[in-house]
Amino acid sequence: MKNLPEHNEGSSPTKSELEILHVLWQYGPSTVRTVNERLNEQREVHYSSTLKLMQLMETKKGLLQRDTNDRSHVYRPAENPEKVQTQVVNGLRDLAFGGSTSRLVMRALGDGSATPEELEEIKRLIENMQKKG
Amino acid sequence: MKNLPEHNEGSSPTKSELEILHVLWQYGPSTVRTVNERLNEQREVHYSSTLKLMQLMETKKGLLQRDTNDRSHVYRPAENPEKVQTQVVNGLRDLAFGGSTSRLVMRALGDGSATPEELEEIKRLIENMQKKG
DNA sequence: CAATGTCTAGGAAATTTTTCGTACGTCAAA
DNA sequence: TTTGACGTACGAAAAATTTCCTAGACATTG
Repeated sequence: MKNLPEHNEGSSPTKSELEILHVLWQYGPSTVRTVNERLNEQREVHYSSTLKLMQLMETKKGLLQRDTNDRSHVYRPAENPEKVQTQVVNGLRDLAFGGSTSRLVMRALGDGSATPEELEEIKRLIENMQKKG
Repeated sequence: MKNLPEHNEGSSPTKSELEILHVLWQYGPSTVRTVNERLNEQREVHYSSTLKLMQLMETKKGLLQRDTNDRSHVYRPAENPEKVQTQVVNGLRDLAFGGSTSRLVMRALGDGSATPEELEEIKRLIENMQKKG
């Protein structure tokens, strides 16, 4: 006998959920329609698919909250971006890099897709962290 | 009508696939039994589950290759770690950080889980990249 | 009012990912 | 030669994720 399927209350967002969160992080609290329009700039998704996903993220996963005052509900992330982003990055770090932050970061930087400005920004961040130690 | 289901030849490895790849990256070419033992240090998985996954990774995804000379086949990653790791990191970067490497890296470093040695290592990497332009 | 458009809600199905049972072959020890 | 350990192959099913269809509520327009 298997365990009952659990509702992933505290678990990491899925791929599609991350897409949605990313839109909300960018544009702030939004209606389903707005989110769906942003998603459709990338790929085709039906309105009801986005709606369903956002509803699940609200009721089952606790990833979103919504304001139901207006007829079209306004959704916002339940957690701040920092927490969720840290969670997913650390998830990948543990999964694919044996827990090593530096190996993950080196891979992120290693393919040369970071701009000079980004490199400088990261260097400053590191130097700040080193000062505070 | 939907498109036919595709076999994700070039797509990113899934969670479980990454676990397996990580074992192979760590220990080098291994039999299913060995990989399964490593996985079971983390969580319970049946031998046949691991076998099935590794078979799919070989035949359908091209993620692994195997040597069938011995009765117990020896699997190894088809691509070098660099390529796959870059792929998954960039995937997360695009998905959750709007394509910004620096924001991803800052999140990875931001929770303080990197050691001083790691910070120093990353800083040197950046400085090297800056020299070479 | 009727037609039209927008919205939520919910069910169901399609798809992907993961897990496992079982058949069957090989090999070595008893 | 029988038994048991160990191996692959493969089908099927469970679980997780994603997608979409449709009903019904509500508002706006003609």
